[in-house]
Amino acid sequence: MLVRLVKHIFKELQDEANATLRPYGMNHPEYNILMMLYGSPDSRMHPSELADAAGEKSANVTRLTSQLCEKGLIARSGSDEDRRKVTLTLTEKGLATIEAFLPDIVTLLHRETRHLSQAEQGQLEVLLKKMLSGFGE
Amino acid sequence: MLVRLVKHIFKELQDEANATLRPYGMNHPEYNILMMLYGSPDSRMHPSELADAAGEKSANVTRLTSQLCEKGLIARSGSDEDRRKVTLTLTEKGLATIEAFLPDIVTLLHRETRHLSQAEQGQLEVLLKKMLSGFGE
DNA sequence: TATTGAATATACAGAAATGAACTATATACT
DNA sequence: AGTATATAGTTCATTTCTGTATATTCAATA
Repeated sequence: MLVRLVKHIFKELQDEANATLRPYGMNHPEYNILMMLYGSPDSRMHPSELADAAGEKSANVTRLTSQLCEKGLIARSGSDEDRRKVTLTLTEKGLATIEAFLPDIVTLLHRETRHLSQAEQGQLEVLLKKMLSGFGE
Repeated sequence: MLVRLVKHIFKELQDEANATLRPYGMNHPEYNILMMLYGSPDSRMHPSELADAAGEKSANVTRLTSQLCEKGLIARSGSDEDRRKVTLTLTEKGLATIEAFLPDIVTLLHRETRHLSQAEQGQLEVLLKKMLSGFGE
C-alpha cells in the first residue's frame, strides 16, 4: 500500500517535472545532472559523484553528460590530481539555462506541496528518512 | 528535498523488488501486472484497466502481457460484450507462480518498513495521500 | 442506415537504460 | 621494482520504454 503510494507520487513528480522542462528542451535526468552541479560547492563534480548523487548508472552519466556537453551546458576536462578522473563544470550557458527554468520548477514544487503545512512537510521528511534507513542491509 | 527523498526511496523499492523477483524470472512491471490481476475481483481485467492501475502506458501493457502470455502465466481472450476489448485472466500456472514468490515479497516489505511503527506507517500514508491530492490540476 | 467521432488495442520506429567487457590509471603488497 | 588488485570512465550489444500511427469496434445521430 505504502509502496504503491510512493510509486504513484514518484510517477507524478516525474511526469510534471518533465512537462515543465520540455519547453526548455530538457528531460528529467539531464535536469538532475545540471542541478547536482548547480548545488555543488564549486559547480564542479566527477562523473562517479554524479552517479551516486543522481542515482544513475555510470554508463548513463556518460551518455547524459555527453548530451549536455553537445548542448554546451557543461564542459568536460581531465583532472590533474588523478588522471583517471574527469571533471565536469557548468558553463555560462548552463548556468543561464538553469536560471531560466528554475522559477518554473519552484512554482511547480510549491504547487505540489501546497496541501502540506510546513510542519507536515518536516514530518513527512522524517518518516521517509526513517523508512529509507531500513533499506539495503 | 522531499522530492529527492521520494525518488531515492522509489529507486530502492524498485531495485530490491527486482532483486527479489529475479530468481523467479520476473521483473517489477511484470510483477505489477500479475498482482493487479491477483487483486482483482475475478482475476480478470482489461488492458486499459491494467494500464491505469499499474501506471503503465498501454503500449507497455501490450508488450508485458504478451511476455506473460508466452510464459503461460496469463491468458488473453476476446470480450463478448465489447469486441474492442480483450480480457486477461490468471492461469493456474500464474497463480502458482504468484504464490511461490509472495512469501519472499512479504518478508521484503516487512524488512523495508521495519523502522516504522504501525502508527507511523498510518501517518506516512496520510501525508503521502495529502501530497498526492495536490497534483495534476 | 450511413456517417462521424471516440475508445481500445496493437505495431513499429526511435530514444533511453542496463549489463558486461574494455582501457587507463592508481594503490597495495611482496 | 614488479605484480596483483581496485577504481574511473567509456563503449558496445541488448533489453526496455516512449510516442506516434493504425486498425478495429462501438456509440451517437442526422
